[in-house]
Order: sequence, then structure tokens, then C-alpha cells
Amino acid sequence: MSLRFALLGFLDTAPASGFEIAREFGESIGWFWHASHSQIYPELRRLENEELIEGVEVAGGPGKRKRVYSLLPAGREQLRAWLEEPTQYAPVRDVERVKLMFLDDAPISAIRSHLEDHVVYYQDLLEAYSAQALELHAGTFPRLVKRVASRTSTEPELIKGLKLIAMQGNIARARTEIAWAKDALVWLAGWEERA
Amino acid sequence: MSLRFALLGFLDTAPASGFEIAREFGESIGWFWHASHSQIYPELRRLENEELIEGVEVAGGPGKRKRVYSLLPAGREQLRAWLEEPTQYAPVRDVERVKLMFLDDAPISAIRSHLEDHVVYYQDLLEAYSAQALELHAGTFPRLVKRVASRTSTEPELIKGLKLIAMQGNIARARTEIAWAKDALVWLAGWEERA
DNA sequence: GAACCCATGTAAGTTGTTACATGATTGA
DNA sequence: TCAATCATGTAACAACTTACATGGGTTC
Repeated sequence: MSLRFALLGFLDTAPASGFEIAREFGESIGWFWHASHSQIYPELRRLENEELIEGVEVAGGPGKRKRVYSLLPAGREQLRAWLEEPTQYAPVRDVERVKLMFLDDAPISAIRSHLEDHVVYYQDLLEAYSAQALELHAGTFPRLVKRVASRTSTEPELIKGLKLIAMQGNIARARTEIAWAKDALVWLAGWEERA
Repeated sequence: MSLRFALLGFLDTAPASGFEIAREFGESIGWFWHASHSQIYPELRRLENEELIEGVEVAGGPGKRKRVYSLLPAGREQLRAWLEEPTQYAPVRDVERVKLMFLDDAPISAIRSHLEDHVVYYQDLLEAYSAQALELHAGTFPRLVKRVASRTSTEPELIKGLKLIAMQGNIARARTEIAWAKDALVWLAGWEERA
């Protein structure tokens, strides 16, 4: 149910084509909500049929047409209602931890390599997040610039602040995962020595 | 793809019926992998058809029959292979952060109440996790006792250690979310004063 | 000529949710 | 008798993934 609202939220900042949206949902926005183009194109059509957004055919790259969608008042209203209602937290599904729980029969090296992968995975994420946070701070983050421009009545500092806070949440989470996995590796090394 | 392995892992500790599994996947194990009975029953049948597990009809509560499943060698082998292969990290889908990103037009009170809900939600989780961690430490956690009993060749300290580490990961994550939301609330209060 | 970016779709399959359906026993 | 616990299922739908499909333009 959330993809449609992520799309409405995205279009609330600036009109965009399915392709542009798909690119961002695989990257920057995708750090909060990932989706692939095969899910996005049909959903945009549905939103258009429900008259929550409006699509217009426009010249794209040389020789191409693209369909640029913008938010309609009905869409803005549905977005607003969804934003303000309490969050439905998704049930936990945590593959790495499940593996760890059952990995006690495996060679220690397998356990270690899982934890090392965990560190690498979150270190990569942390780098990306940190770069984004810097851009947000500097005010050069493209979607931030667009969003500030799109609403004159809302204070830019609030817009920027909320995006920074969201990003700092991701940063904190990544740091926590890294620290956790490193602690676990230390414990594992100690356990190997004793054994 | 992971539910089947979560089930195999669960059955690797001790045989269980669909109902018992469903109960745990809605609670204790569910803190790592949640699933509902309507997903579990058919999946168990599939695993049985593939001869990865074996089900036996047994007397349940008074007047009832239940089907108790146990892991077969082929299932144990598939589990082992899955456990050792690198984790496929699930793409991020984070409703709360998405909401925050787009909430800059909403009344401040709406932002605050989201963050307060976030604190409450993770504080509840933290309490549950902490209680489980204590039980794991004390060695009274039922599934830990069963698992230690089920494998004589693996050191109990490793079994316990890995479960504790997994649980501590959840604890650390919950603490991080709480601290993050509280920081955000402080920032929001400061912002309101300035405005 | 091959590889790559733009641009948009469909189809088949898997996974997960919500609701419906049944029925026996126990305890308040 | 009403609610709760045990016990197992199905059906309809929603969400998501992977692969297939197409085609123009640019760059090396």
C-alpha cells in the first residue's frame, strides 16, 4: 500500500516521468523506499486512472517521448491523510539474524564471513548516506532544492531539517549494525581461542 | 524464499506442529522472521511433498489431532547450504522515514506524534527483547534448551552465544531508533521555539 | 558493430495479507 | 453460554521479483 504514497510524495516535490522515478527509487529515494520500474509504471497508470496524478506526453531524450506525471489536488489530499495517520509498522523479516540463530552447526569460518559481509554491506551504505547528508547540509541535494522551491509557505529550514533527520536515522542504523557485527566478531575470536 | 528456510531452521531444533510454529512466528521467532498461519500451513505441505520434512499425525490437545513435522536429511542439507551462502539483503522499505521526508507541510504536532509513536513502538520492542536476552543468559529460554539438547557435538556456549548476539543486535537497533527519535524530538522543540 | 543510456511496457511467478470457514474442549 | 485456546485449512487479493520485449540515439 505504501508504494503509491511514496510516488505521490515524490511527485509532490516536482513532476517526473516513470523513468526518472524508477531511477531514484533504485538509488537516492530508494534508501528509504526501493521499487523497480516494472512495479512503478503500472502503479503510475493506476494513480492516473484514479485521477490522483496527471500524465502528459513530453519530448524526452533526442527522438523519444516521455510521460511526465504531476500531482493533482485529490492526490495531494490522499497523501496528506496518509502522512498524518499513524504508521503501520511492517513485521520483522531479518534474514541475517535468522541465519545467525541457526548457524551454530556450521564452521566458525562461515559465521565469521557472514559477520564480515555484514560490516562491509553497512559500511557501503554508511558511505552513501554520509555523502547524502553532506549534500543536504550544503543545500546542494537536488530534491531538496526542488522541494524548497516548490513550497513558498513552508520554512526551508524545516524541509531540510526533516530530510537530514531521516538520513541521520539511516546513518545511526548503519553505524549500529557495523558496531554490532564487529562486537560479534570479537566475541567469536575470543570463543575460538578458548576452544 | 526465506520462509522455507526459517521453517527448516526451526524444525532443526525440534519437531513441531504447524500451530506451534505459527505461534512462535507470531512471537518469539517472529522477532526475527514473522509469518502467519495461512502462509505456514501450505508451506509445510510443500516442504513435505519435496521430502525435506516429514509430518506425522499425533494426538494434540484433548480430542484433537495435530500434524508434527520433523526435519529429514535432505531438508537439513538444504538448510545447511542456505545458511552458509552469503545473505541476500532485502531492499529497504521504511515507511516511517518516508513519511518524515514528506511531512514538512503537515502541522508540527503531526510530526511530533509520529516521532513519539516511534519511541513507544521501539520501547515496547526493547522490553520484549531485553526479557528474552535475560532468559537466554539464564539458560531458561525454551528453544535454547531444546537446541542444546538436540546437538551433542556442538558446544552449548556457541549455541547460546549466537542467539544472544542475534538478540543483542535487535536490542541495539531498538535503542538506536529510540535515541534517534528522541534527538529528533529535541530538534523539533528547538525549531518550534525559534519559529 | 557493440555497448550503453533513455524510455516504457508486459507476463509469469512468488510472497505475503486479510478474511472466511470449521470444530472440539476448557474454564469463567 | 460466552470467550478463549487448540488446530488446520482455503480463497481472494495485494505486493514484489525476474525475466522478456522493444526501440531510438550516442559514443567508442
